Amino acid sequence: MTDTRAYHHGDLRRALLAAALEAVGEVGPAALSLRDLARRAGVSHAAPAHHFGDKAGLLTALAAQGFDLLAQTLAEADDDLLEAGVAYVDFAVTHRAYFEVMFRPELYRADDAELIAARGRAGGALRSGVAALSSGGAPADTDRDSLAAWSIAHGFATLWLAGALPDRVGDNPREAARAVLRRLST
Amino acid sequence: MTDTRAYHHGDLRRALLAAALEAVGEVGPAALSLRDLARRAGVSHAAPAHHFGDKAGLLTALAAQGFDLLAQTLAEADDDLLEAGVAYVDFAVTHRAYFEVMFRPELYRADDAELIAARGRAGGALRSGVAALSSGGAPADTDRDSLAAWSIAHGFATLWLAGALPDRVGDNPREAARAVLRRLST
DNA sequence: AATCCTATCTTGCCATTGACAAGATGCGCC
DNA sequence: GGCGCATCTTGTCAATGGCAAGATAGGATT
Repeated sequence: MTDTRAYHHGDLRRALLAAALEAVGEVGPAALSLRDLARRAGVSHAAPAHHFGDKAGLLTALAAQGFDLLAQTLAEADDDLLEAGVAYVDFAVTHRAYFEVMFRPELYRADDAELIAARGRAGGALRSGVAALSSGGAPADTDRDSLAAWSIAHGFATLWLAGALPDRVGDNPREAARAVLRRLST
Repeated sequence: MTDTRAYHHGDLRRALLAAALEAVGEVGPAALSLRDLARRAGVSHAAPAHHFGDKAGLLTALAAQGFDLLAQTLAEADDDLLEAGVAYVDFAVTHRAYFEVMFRPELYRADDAELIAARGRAGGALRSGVAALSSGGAPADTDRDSLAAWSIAHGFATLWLAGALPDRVGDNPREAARAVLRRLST
Protein backbone atom coordinates (compact mmCIF):
# COMPACT_ATOMS: atom_id res chain seq x y z
CA MET A 1 0.00 0.00 0.00
CA THR A 2 1.86 3.01 1.27
CA ASP A 3 5.58 3.45 0.84
CA THR A 4 7.29 0.79 2.87
CA ARG A 5 10.90 1.24 1.74
CA ALA A 6 12.20 3.62 4.34
CA TYR A 7 12.12 1.85 7.66
CA HIS A 8 14.61 2.61 10.32
CA HIS A 9 14.58 6.24 9.34
CA GLY A 10 11.22 6.97 7.93
CA ASP A 11 7.57 6.17 8.00
CA LEU A 12 7.18 3.21 10.30
CA ARG A 13 4.35 5.06 11.91
CA ARG A 14 2.54 5.38 8.62
CA ALA A 15 3.26 1.78 7.69
CA LEU A 16 1.90 0.59 10.99
CA LEU A 17 -1.28 2.56 10.54
CA ALA A 18 -1.72 1.09 7.08
CA ALA A 19 -1.12 -2.39 8.44
CA ALA A 20 -3.55 -1.71 11.25
CA LEU A 21 -6.23 -0.62 8.81
CA GLU A 22 -5.75 -3.83 6.90
CA ALA A 23 -5.75 -5.97 10.03
CA VAL A 24 -8.85 -4.31 11.45
CA GLY A 25 -10.58 -5.05 8.17
CA GLU A 26 -9.69 -8.69 8.54
CA VAL A 27 -10.22 -9.44 12.21
CA GLY A 28 -11.99 -6.42 13.63
CA PRO A 29 -10.66 -3.72 15.94
CA ALA A 30 -10.92 -5.73 19.14
CA ALA A 31 -8.86 -8.66 17.88
CA LEU A 32 -6.12 -6.39 16.61
CA SER A 33 -2.69 -7.56 17.68
CA LEU A 34 0.22 -5.17 17.93
CA ARG A 35 2.61 -8.03 17.39
CA ASP A 36 0.83 -8.95 14.20
CA LEU A 37 1.19 -5.40 12.98
CA ALA A 38 4.87 -5.52 13.75
CA ARG A 39 5.19 -8.73 11.73
CA ARG A 40 3.30 -7.20 8.82
CA ALA A 41 5.62 -4.22 8.85
CA GLY A 42 8.69 -6.39 9.26
CA VAL A 43 9.83 -4.87 12.54
CA SER A 44 10.28 -6.20 16.04
CA HIS A 45 7.33 -6.80 18.30
CA ALA A 46 8.01 -3.79 20.46
CA ALA A 47 8.40 -1.26 17.69
CA PRO A 48 4.74 -0.17 17.63
CA ALA A 49 4.88 0.79 21.29
CA HIS A 50 7.43 3.47 20.57
CA HIS A 51 5.17 5.27 18.10
CA PHE A 52 1.81 4.80 19.77
CA GLY A 53 2.49 3.89 23.37
CA ASP A 54 -0.02 1.08 23.45
CA LYS A 55 -2.89 -0.39 21.47
CA ALA A 56 -5.26 2.37 22.51
CA GLY A 57 -2.79 4.93 21.21
CA LEU A 58 -2.65 3.29 17.83
CA LEU A 59 -6.42 3.07 17.57
CA THR A 60 -6.69 6.70 18.60
CA ALA A 61 -4.56 7.67 15.63
CA LEU A 62 -6.64 5.46 13.35
CA ALA A 63 -9.88 6.94 14.61
CA ALA A 64 -8.59 10.46 14.07
CA GLN A 65 -7.62 9.62 10.50
CA GLY A 66 -11.07 8.15 10.02
CA PHE A 67 -12.88 11.23 11.27
CA ASP A 68 -10.83 13.38 8.95
CA LEU A 69 -11.65 11.18 6.01
CA LEU A 70 -15.32 11.26 6.95
CA ALA A 71 -15.31 15.04 7.26
CA GLN A 72 -13.80 15.26 3.82
CA THR A 73 -16.36 12.83 2.39
CA LEU A 74 -19.30 14.67 3.91
CA ALA A 75 -18.01 18.02 2.75
CA GLU A 76 -18.21 16.86 -0.85
CA ALA A 77 -21.97 16.33 -0.57
CA ASP A 78 -22.52 19.30 1.65
CA ASP A 79 -25.41 20.97 -0.09
CA ASP A 80 -27.64 17.89 -0.30
CA LEU A 81 -28.74 16.25 2.92
CA LEU A 82 -29.92 13.07 1.26
CA GLU A 83 -26.65 12.65 -0.58
CA ALA A 84 -24.73 13.42 2.59
CA GLY A 85 -26.61 10.60 4.30
CA VAL A 86 -25.87 8.25 1.43
CA ALA A 87 -22.24 9.32 1.57
CA TYR A 88 -22.20 8.59 5.31
CA VAL A 89 -23.46 5.06 4.78
CA ASP A 90 -21.14 4.58 1.84
CA PHE A 91 -18.22 5.70 3.97
CA ALA A 92 -19.13 3.17 6.63
CA VAL A 93 -19.24 0.34 4.11
CA THR A 94 -16.25 1.38 2.03
CA HIS A 95 -14.04 2.31 4.97
CA ARG A 96 -15.45 -0.22 7.34
CA ALA A 97 -12.24 -0.54 9.33
CA TYR A 98 -12.15 3.18 10.06
CA PHE A 99 -15.82 3.30 10.89
CA GLU A 100 -15.67 0.40 13.29
CA VAL A 101 -12.88 1.98 15.24
CA MET A 102 -14.30 5.51 15.25
CA PHE A 103 -17.45 4.60 17.10
CA ARG A 104 -15.89 2.34 19.67
CA PRO A 105 -14.41 4.91 22.04
CA GLU A 106 -13.70 2.33 24.70
CA LEU A 107 -10.90 1.12 22.44
CA TYR A 108 -9.05 4.41 22.19
CA ARG A 109 -8.33 7.65 24.06
CA ALA A 110 -11.42 9.74 23.56
CA ASP A 111 -9.70 12.72 25.18
CA ASP A 112 -6.96 12.93 22.58
CA ALA A 113 -6.69 16.46 21.22
CA GLU A 114 -6.14 15.55 17.56
CA LEU A 115 -9.01 13.11 17.66
CA ILE A 116 -11.39 15.62 19.19
CA ALA A 117 -10.46 18.14 16.53
CA ALA A 118 -11.04 15.67 13.71
CA ARG A 119 -14.33 14.56 15.20
CA GLY A 120 -15.36 18.19 15.45
CA ARG A 121 -14.65 18.72 11.76
CA ALA A 122 -16.81 15.73 10.84
CA GLY A 123 -19.62 16.91 13.09
CA GLY A 124 -19.45 20.36 11.56
CA ALA A 125 -19.73 18.96 8.06
CA LEU A 126 -22.78 17.00 9.10
CA ARG A 127 -24.53 19.91 10.71
CA SER A 128 -23.85 22.28 7.86
CA GLY A 129 -25.48 19.80 5.52
CA VAL A 130 -28.62 19.78 7.62
CA ALA A 131 -28.63 23.54 7.94
CA ALA A 132 -28.38 23.90 4.18
CA LEU A 133 -31.45 21.76 3.72
CA SER A 134 -33.69 23.38 6.31
CA SER A 135 -32.91 26.82 4.90
CA GLY A 136 -34.66 25.71 1.73
CA GLY A 137 -37.82 24.45 3.45
CA ALA A 138 -39.62 25.07 6.72
CA PRO A 139 -37.67 26.88 9.46
CA ALA A 140 -37.47 23.61 11.44
CA ASP A 141 -35.26 22.81 14.40
CA THR A 142 -31.75 22.23 13.06
CA ASP A 143 -30.57 20.55 16.24
CA ARG A 144 -33.28 17.98 16.17
CA ASP A 145 -33.13 17.50 12.42
CA SER A 146 -29.41 16.91 12.37
CA LEU A 147 -29.74 14.43 15.20
CA ALA A 148 -32.48 12.60 13.33
CA ALA A 149 -30.52 12.57 10.09
CA TRP A 150 -27.37 11.43 11.82
CA SER A 151 -29.26 8.75 13.73
CA ILE A 152 -30.96 7.24 10.72
CA ALA A 153 -27.82 7.23 8.58
CA HIS A 154 -25.69 5.91 11.42
CA GLY A 155 -28.26 3.31 12.37
CA PHE A 156 -28.63 2.03 8.86
CA ALA A 157 -24.87 1.88 8.40
CA THR A 158 -24.37 0.08 11.69
CA LEU A 159 -27.09 -2.46 11.02
CA TRP A 160 -25.73 -3.03 7.55
CA LEU A 161 -22.23 -3.67 8.86
CA ALA A 162 -23.56 -5.96 11.56
CA GLY A 163 -25.32 -8.02 8.92
CA ALA A 164 -28.51 -7.53 10.87
CA LEU A 165 -30.64 -6.36 7.97
CA PRO A 166 -32.95 -8.83 6.23
CA ASP A 167 -31.92 -10.19 2.84
CA ARG A 168 -34.61 -8.32 0.96
CA VAL A 169 -32.68 -5.10 1.49
CA GLY A 170 -30.35 -6.26 -1.27
CA ASP A 171 -26.62 -5.85 -1.64
CA ASN A 172 -26.31 -2.27 -2.78
CA PRO A 173 -25.81 -0.12 0.31
CA ARG A 174 -26.07 3.23 -1.46
CA GLU A 175 -29.36 2.37 -3.11
CA ALA A 176 -30.87 0.79 0.00
CA ALA A 177 -29.73 3.71 2.13
CA ARG A 178 -31.22 6.23 -0.26
CA ALA A 179 -34.61 4.56 -0.03
CA VAL A 180 -34.57 4.60 3.76
CA LEU A 181 -33.14 8.09 4.09
CA ARG A 182 -35.80 9.49 1.80
CA ARG A 183 -38.26 8.66 4.54
CA LEU A 184 -36.93 11.69 6.41
CA SER A 185 -37.45 14.14 3.57
CA THR A 186 -41.14 13.50 3.03
CA MET B 1 -27.13 -11.66 42.15
CA THR B 2 -28.69 -14.91 41.06
CA ASP B 3 -28.70 -17.97 43.24
CA THR B 4 -25.09 -18.99 43.68
CA ARG B 5 -25.49 -21.73 46.26
CA ALA B 6 -25.73 -24.77 44.09
CA TYR B 7 -22.46 -25.18 42.30
CA HIS B 8 -21.12 -28.55 41.51
CA HIS B 9 -24.60 -29.78 40.85
CA GLY B 10 -26.61 -26.89 39.65
CA ASP B 11 -26.66 -23.63 37.84
CA LEU B 12 -23.07 -22.81 37.02
CA ARG B 13 -24.20 -22.00 33.50
CA ARG B 14 -26.67 -19.45 34.77
CA ALA B 15 -24.19 -18.02 37.25
CA LEU B 16 -21.59 -17.63 34.51
CA LEU B 17 -24.04 -15.81 32.29
CA ALA B 18 -24.91 -13.46 35.13
CA ALA B 19 -21.24 -12.86 35.79
CA ALA B 20 -20.65 -12.30 32.10
CA LEU B 21 -23.40 -9.72 31.95
CA GLU B 22 -21.82 -7.91 34.85
CA ALA B 23 -18.34 -8.12 33.38
CA VAL B 24 -19.45 -6.93 29.96
CA GLY B 25 -21.05 -3.96 31.65
CA GLU B 26 -17.75 -3.15 33.28
CA VAL B 27 -15.16 -3.77 30.58
CA GLY B 28 -17.12 -4.29 27.38
CA PRO B 29 -17.72 -7.47 25.44
CA ALA B 30 -14.34 -7.57 23.71
CA ALA B 31 -12.31 -7.39 26.90
CA LEU B 32 -14.33 -10.13 28.54
CA SER B 33 -12.15 -12.76 30.17
CA LEU B 34 -13.36 -16.29 30.72
CA ARG B 35 -10.94 -16.70 33.55
CA ASP B 36 -12.32 -13.63 35.23
CA LEU B 37 -15.81 -15.08 34.97
CA ALA B 38 -14.56 -18.28 36.52
CA ARG B 39 -13.09 -16.31 39.40
CA ARG B 40 -16.33 -14.38 39.89
CA ALA B 41 -18.24 -17.63 40.02
CA GLY B 42 -15.66 -19.28 42.28
CA VAL B 43 -14.82 -22.11 39.94
CA SER B 44 -11.69 -23.19 38.13
CA HIS B 45 -10.50 -21.40 35.02
CA ALA B 46 -11.59 -24.17 32.68
CA ALA B 47 -15.12 -24.59 34.00
CA PRO B 48 -16.70 -22.10 31.56
CA ALA B 49 -15.37 -24.05 28.59
CA HIS B 50 -17.46 -27.04 29.52
CA HIS B 51 -20.72 -25.11 29.37
CA PHE B 52 -20.03 -22.84 26.44
CA GLY B 53 -17.14 -24.33 24.53
CA ASP B 54 -15.33 -21.06 24.15
CA LYS B 55 -15.79 -17.34 24.53
CA ALA B 56 -17.86 -17.11 21.36
CA GLY B 57 -20.18 -19.77 22.72
CA LEU B 58 -20.77 -17.82 25.90
CA LEU B 59 -21.43 -14.59 24.05
CA THR B 60 -23.82 -16.45 21.76
CA ALA B 61 -25.89 -17.47 24.75
CA LEU B 62 -25.76 -13.95 26.11
CA ALA B 63 -26.87 -12.47 22.78
CA ALA B 64 -29.77 -14.91 22.53
CA GLN B 65 -30.93 -13.92 26.02
CA GLY B 66 -30.66 -10.31 24.97
CA PHE B 67 -32.76 -10.74 21.84
CA ASP B 68 -35.43 -12.48 23.87
CA LEU B 69 -35.48 -9.67 26.39
CA LEU B 70 -35.69 -7.13 23.58
CA ALA B 71 -38.55 -9.00 21.91
CA GLN B 72 -40.41 -8.99 25.20
CA THR B 73 -39.74 -5.28 25.71
CA LEU B 74 -40.89 -4.35 22.22
CA ALA B 75 -44.01 -6.47 22.50
CA GLU B 76 -45.16 -4.40 25.44
CA ALA B 77 -45.26 -1.24 23.31
CA ASP B 78 -46.46 -3.03 20.23
CA ASP B 79 -49.33 -0.81 19.22
CA ASP B 80 -47.42 2.46 19.30
CA LEU B 81 -44.46 2.88 16.97
CA LEU B 82 -43.10 5.94 18.73
CA GLU B 83 -43.21 4.19 22.08
CA ALA B 84 -41.65 1.10 20.58
CA GLY B 85 -38.78 3.24 19.34
CA VAL B 86 -38.39 4.83 22.75
CA ALA B 87 -38.50 1.36 24.31
CA TYR B 88 -35.77 0.24 21.89
CA VAL B 89 -33.49 3.07 22.92
CA ASP B 90 -34.34 2.55 26.56
CA PHE B 91 -33.47 -1.12 26.23
CA ALA B 92 -30.10 -0.25 24.74
CA VAL B 93 -29.29 2.11 27.60
CA THR B 94 -30.74 0.04 30.42
CA HIS B 95 -29.41 -3.27 29.19
CA ARG B 96 -26.30 -1.91 27.63
CA ALA B 97 -24.32 -5.11 28.12
CA TYR B 98 -26.86 -7.17 26.24
CA PHE B 99 -27.18 -4.60 23.49
CA GLU B 100 -23.46 -4.31 22.94
CA VAL B 101 -23.10 -8.03 22.49
CA MET B 102 -26.18 -8.50 20.34
CA PHE B 103 -25.01 -6.27 17.53
CA ARG B 104 -21.44 -7.47 17.42
CA PRO B 105 -21.89 -10.73 15.54
CA GLU B 106 -18.17 -11.14 14.99
CA LEU B 107 -17.96 -11.98 18.69
CA TYR B 108 -20.40 -14.87 18.67
CA ARG B 109 -21.80 -17.64 16.48
CA ALA B 110 -24.34 -15.95 14.27
CA ASP B 111 -25.48 -19.32 12.93
CA ASP B 112 -26.61 -20.61 16.31
CA ALA B 113 -30.18 -21.93 16.12
CA GLU B 114 -31.39 -20.55 19.44
CA LEU B 115 -29.93 -17.18 18.68
CA ILE B 116 -31.53 -16.99 15.25
CA ALA B 117 -34.88 -17.87 16.74
CA ALA B 118 -34.61 -15.20 19.41
CA ARG B 119 -33.48 -12.61 16.89
CA GLY B 120 -36.44 -13.55 14.72
CA ARG B 121 -38.82 -12.93 17.60
CA ALA B 122 -37.35 -9.50 18.19
CA GLY B 123 -37.54 -8.65 14.50
CA GLY B 124 -41.14 -9.77 14.39
CA ALA B 125 -42.07 -7.56 17.31
CA LEU B 126 -40.45 -4.62 15.56
CA ARG B 127 -42.18 -5.16 12.27
CA SER B 128 -45.59 -5.69 13.81
CA GLY B 129 -45.22 -2.35 15.56
CA VAL B 130 -44.60 -0.64 12.25
CA ALA B 131 -47.45 -2.49 10.56
CA ALA B 132 -49.82 -1.40 13.30
CA LEU B 133 -48.92 2.21 12.68
CA SER B 134 -49.16 2.27 8.91
CA SER B 135 -52.58 0.62 9.07
CA GLY B 136 -53.76 3.75 10.83
CA GLY B 137 -52.40 6.20 8.27
CA ALA B 138 -51.37 6.14 4.63
CA PRO B 139 -50.94 2.71 2.99
CA ALA B 140 -47.15 3.24 2.97
CA ASP B 141 -44.42 0.70 2.39
CA THR B 142 -44.07 -1.34 5.57
CA ASP B 143 -40.69 -2.75 4.58
CA ARG B 144 -39.18 0.64 4.06
CA ASP B 145 -40.91 2.16 7.06
CA SER B 146 -39.77 -0.52 9.44
CA LEU B 147 -36.23 -0.19 8.15
CA ALA B 148 -36.36 3.55 8.66
CA ALA B 149 -37.81 3.22 12.15
CA TRP B 150 -35.31 0.58 13.12
CA SER B 151 -32.44 2.58 11.68
CA ILE B 152 -33.27 5.79 13.48
CA ALA B 153 -33.87 4.09 16.83
CA HIS B 154 -30.80 1.92 16.48
CA GLY B 155 -28.66 4.80 15.31
CA PHE B 156 -29.70 7.04 18.16
CA ALA B 157 -29.15 4.26 20.68
CA THR B 158 -25.73 3.44 19.26
CA LEU B 159 -24.59 7.04 19.18
CA TRP B 160 -25.85 7.54 22.71
CA LEU B 161 -23.93 4.53 23.99
CA ALA B 162 -20.81 5.60 22.15
CA GLY B 163 -20.98 8.96 23.86
CA ALA B 164 -20.87 10.54 20.42
CA LEU B 165 -23.85 12.83 20.87
CA PRO B 166 -23.29 16.48 21.77
CA ASP B 167 -23.93 17.59 25.34
CA ARG B 168 -27.00 19.61 24.48
CA VAL B 169 -28.92 16.37 23.97
CA GLY B 170 -29.13 16.09 27.72
CA ASP B 171 -28.99 13.07 29.97
CA ASN B 172 -32.43 11.62 29.61
CA PRO B 173 -32.31 9.05 26.81
CA ARG B 174 -36.06 8.40 26.67
CA GLU B 175 -36.90 12.06 26.33
CA ALA B 176 -34.17 12.79 23.82
CA ALA B 177 -35.06 9.74 21.78
CA ARG B 178 -38.73 10.69 21.71
CA ALA B 179 -37.89 14.07 20.24
CA VAL B 180 -35.76 12.58 17.51
CA LEU B 181 -38.11 9.69 16.73
CA ARG B 182 -41.02 12.08 16.36
CA ARG B 183 -39.25 13.37 13.30
CA LEU B 184 -40.38 10.18 11.52
CA SER B 185 -44.05 10.60 12.35
CA THR B 186 -44.52 14.05 10.89
C1' DA C 1 -26.31 -52.76 47.52
C1' DA C 2 -22.56 -52.65 44.23
C1' DT C 3 -21.23 -50.96 39.88
C1' DC C 4 -21.09 -48.30 35.99
C1' DC C 5 -21.69 -44.03 33.56
C1' DT C 6 -22.04 -39.62 32.27
C1' DA C 7 -22.12 -34.75 33.22
C1' DT C 8 -19.50 -31.62 35.71
C1' DC C 9 -15.52 -29.57 37.30
C1' DT C 10 -10.17 -29.40 38.20
C1' DT C 11 -5.24 -29.47 37.25
C1' DG C 12 -1.69 -28.94 34.16
C1' DC C 13 0.05 -27.27 30.06
C1' DC C 14 1.26 -24.41 25.80
C1' DA C 15 1.24 -20.62 22.44
C1' DT C 16 0.03 -15.84 22.02
C1' DT C 17 -0.39 -11.32 23.61
C1' DG C 18 0.38 -6.53 25.83
C1' DA C 19 3.39 -4.09 28.37
C1' DC C 20 7.69 -2.84 30.38
C1' DA C 21 12.87 -2.41 30.86
C1' DA C 22 17.30 -2.20 29.12
C1' DG C 23 20.28 -2.15 25.40
C1' DA C 24 21.74 -1.38 20.42
C1' DT C 25 21.80 1.53 16.23
C1' DG C 26 22.12 5.35 13.44
C1' DC C 27 21.07 10.10 12.09
C1' DG C 28 21.70 14.95 12.70
C1' DC C 29 23.65 18.73 15.11
C1' DC C 30 27.14 21.25 17.51
C1' DG D 1 34.93 14.02 15.42
C1' DG D 2 31.94 13.36 19.07
C1' DC D 3 27.46 13.91 21.47
C1' DG D 4 22.60 13.35 21.98
C1' DC D 5 18.31 11.88 20.80
C1' DA D 6 14.93 9.37 18.26
C1' DT D 7 14.25 4.89 16.66
C1' DC D 8 14.22 0.13 16.91
C1' DT D 9 15.59 -4.62 19.17
C1' DT D 10 16.02 -8.20 22.62
C1' DG D 11 14.53 -10.12 26.76
C1' DT D 12 11.19 -10.85 30.14
C1' DC D 13 6.74 -11.25 32.84
C1' DA D 14 1.91 -11.85 33.92
C1' DA D 15 -2.51 -12.82 31.86
C1' DT D 16 -5.37 -15.13 28.62
C1' DG D 17 -7.75 -18.77 25.57
C1' DG D 18 -7.92 -23.21 24.60
C1' DC D 19 -6.79 -28.14 24.86
C1' DA D 20 -5.99 -32.66 27.22
C1' DA D 21 -6.23 -35.67 30.90
C1' DG D 22 -7.83 -36.68 35.27
C1' DA D 23 -10.94 -36.41 39.45
C1' DT D 24 -15.60 -36.43 41.51
C1' DA D 25 -20.27 -36.98 42.29
C1' DG D 26 -25.08 -38.18 41.50
C1' DG D 27 -28.22 -41.19 39.24
C1' DA D 28 -29.43 -45.22 36.71
C1' DT D 29 -28.92 -50.09 35.97
C1' DT D 30 -28.53 -54.58 37.39
